Amino acid sequence: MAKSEVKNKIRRLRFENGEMTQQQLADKVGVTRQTIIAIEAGKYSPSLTLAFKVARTFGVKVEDIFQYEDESS
Amino acid sequence: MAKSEVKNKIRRLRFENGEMTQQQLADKVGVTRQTIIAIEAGKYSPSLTLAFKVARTFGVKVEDIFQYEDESS
DNA sequence: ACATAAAGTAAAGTATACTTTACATTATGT
DNA sequence: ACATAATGTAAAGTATACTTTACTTTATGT
Repeated sequence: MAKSEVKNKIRRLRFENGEMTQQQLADKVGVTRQTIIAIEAGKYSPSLTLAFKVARTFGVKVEDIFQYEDESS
Repeated sequence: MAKSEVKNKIRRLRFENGEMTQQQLADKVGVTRQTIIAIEAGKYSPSLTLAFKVARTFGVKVEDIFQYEDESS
């Protein structure tokens, strides 16, 4: 299980969906603001559960937010 | 971040895709057999990275394998 | 019945996601 | 210029995903 190979569009979606703030998104998905910051910045990739919650919040599919970037193969 | 709210269809897909064994799947996605067993059994949900790798292996989308079951809302 | 492959259980250790606290920087409005 | 909201950084702690090892049980074939 290698490092963070997952990119995301959270920042973009936050603004396309009514100027949602990091804190508001954090509250909606049940994590802290720090977690949102870290994931937005790509410091680590979220758990699948959190990925689902974020996707649901924006009304899109997981693949529409998170892109898996292959490095090995 | 609550307990495991994510169900999966790995077992079914393993057999629909040429009788793949747990060990073979583990090798393909780069984890141990124990991890496959635990996830198949729903003991915990995978990381997003692993979810992507499993989906890619079976040629389907993340949502086709893993279903998020809401409990709170 | 026997051998072997596949699947399961368990427990201790490591890696990483996530929290908590605290402070610094960058916007935005008046 | 000032106040305040929003974002960022950092570091130590907790929770959970994942590994490693070892042993047990269930399937499959001959």
